[in-house]
Amino acid sequence: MPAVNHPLRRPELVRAFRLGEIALRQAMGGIRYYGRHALIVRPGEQQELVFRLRTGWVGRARTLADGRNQILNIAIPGDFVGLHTMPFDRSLDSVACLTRVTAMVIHQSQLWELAARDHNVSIFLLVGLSAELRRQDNWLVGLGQCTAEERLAAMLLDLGERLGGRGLLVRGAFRLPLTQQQIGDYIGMTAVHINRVLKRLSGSGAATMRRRVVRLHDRAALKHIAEPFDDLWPDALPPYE
Amino acid sequence: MPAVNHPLRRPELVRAFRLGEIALRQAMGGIRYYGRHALIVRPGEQQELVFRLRTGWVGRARTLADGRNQILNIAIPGDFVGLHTMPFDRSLDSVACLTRVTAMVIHQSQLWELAARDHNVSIFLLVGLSAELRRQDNWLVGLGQCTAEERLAAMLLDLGERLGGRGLLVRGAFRLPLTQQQIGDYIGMTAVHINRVLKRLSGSGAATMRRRVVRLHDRAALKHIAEPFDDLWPDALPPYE
DNA sequence: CGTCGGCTTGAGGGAAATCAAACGATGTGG
DNA sequence: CCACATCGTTTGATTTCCCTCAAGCCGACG
Repeated sequence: MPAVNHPLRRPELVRAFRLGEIALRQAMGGIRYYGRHALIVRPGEQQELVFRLRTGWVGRARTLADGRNQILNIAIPGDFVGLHTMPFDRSLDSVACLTRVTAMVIHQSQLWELAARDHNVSIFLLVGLSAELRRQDNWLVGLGQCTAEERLAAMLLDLGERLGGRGLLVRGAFRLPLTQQQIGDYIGMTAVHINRVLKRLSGSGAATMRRRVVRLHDRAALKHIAEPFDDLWPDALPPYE
Repeated sequence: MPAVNHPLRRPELVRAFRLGEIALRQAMGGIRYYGRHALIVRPGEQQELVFRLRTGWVGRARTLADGRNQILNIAIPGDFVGLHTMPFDRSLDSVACLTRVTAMVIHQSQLWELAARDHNVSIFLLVGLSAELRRQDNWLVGLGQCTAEERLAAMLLDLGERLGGRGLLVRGAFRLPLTQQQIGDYIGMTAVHINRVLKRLSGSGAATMRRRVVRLHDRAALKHIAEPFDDLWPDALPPYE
């Protein structure tokens, strides 16, 4: 159903994107299973596979020589992992499983061939990369300009939206498989400070997180905190299925 | 000449990338001229054109409702502008000229058609988007983890490298058409603090900036400051011509 | 020559980091 | 099943980096 306010530009583009997704899905033969904390891409190494998550979460990160760590992306079921590394000789990122994971995989070489044969797949890849770029730009705004509260609220909202779009929210709640340290690595602050901000958020009744379970009690309040940063997200990805 | 340590994965990919670049260059018919401060893309509007800069610099930015501003990208001659917006209905970014600009342009619809006809062009776009994503990831690490000095040093080095690669460095010096306020908007700090850090950098003899002219006196020192952040950049873009 | 935008410099304050310690949960081996 | 070790969370005290506010300065330009 070609939605009225679809974020994609033209109807034929929407169509090609969908067809490309289907073709790609059919080409992704293998399923792989990984344990929690499994490292599925090592920095500096060649990356042969492109993944699409069926269940479980993974994080993509960079670690600096002195130990500082920045999580660049959190992928949830439905997301692709590794598209942007395809053209390059080796990955700069590390990718680790945050939970047990099952993923469809395809070899990069196969994916290139498929894209050469089927232009819809190329379009799918172009759209996917553009959307990911837009997401990263959004986070750049957050890290560059926003306060701790704004960033945390925006992160919770963003995850809520994405999970909701895939039917993975249970009455505004979801399991967030990240330590507070990792949340800090994602939004650029200390674990200690994450903890304090989290407490402020729950104090105001906007959202709580206990035992790794996030509850979005008052999304309007969260949006108000994350404002005006929050306008940026709505488009994000076009629906995947 | 397929370099030994080319950042691109396979020789045939390098070849397709180059052919795609040539095809695209030939298809970019029109030249446009813009004055300093001209706004060539307005946020929220449809963006019909994709640009490739011949001379001059442009900045891509997001402005929040309360006035905070984040510059997401600084494009120099040779760079493309607007690729990542192609699939979407409208742009979230604003794009403004930092100097007088001359740019080759192509309509997005034409570019889509070209990519459909010539798979090398698709590859060129895929590689370009992937490289840009990698750059944004690098900046995310900087904004999330690095100190003011590290970020500023990294920015100067990055610009130096990119300009050098295009023959736009004059003995380690270049004109940087940004106010200190804008530098701050780019690397996420106040103009006042930019000024102080700049002074520290020139005090240590690493680099100076006077009257908008940046001189990279001691790149080793800059690299040392920007370390280990700085390892991330070398790949960046494959050479454009 | 005066005005204006941008740069420079100082003083003070605030957000988040750091350091440190206690507490709680989860899991393991005896 | 308890004892203990480990990892993560929570809380407090202190420090630091960077922001804010404010004023003076300098160069560009009308």
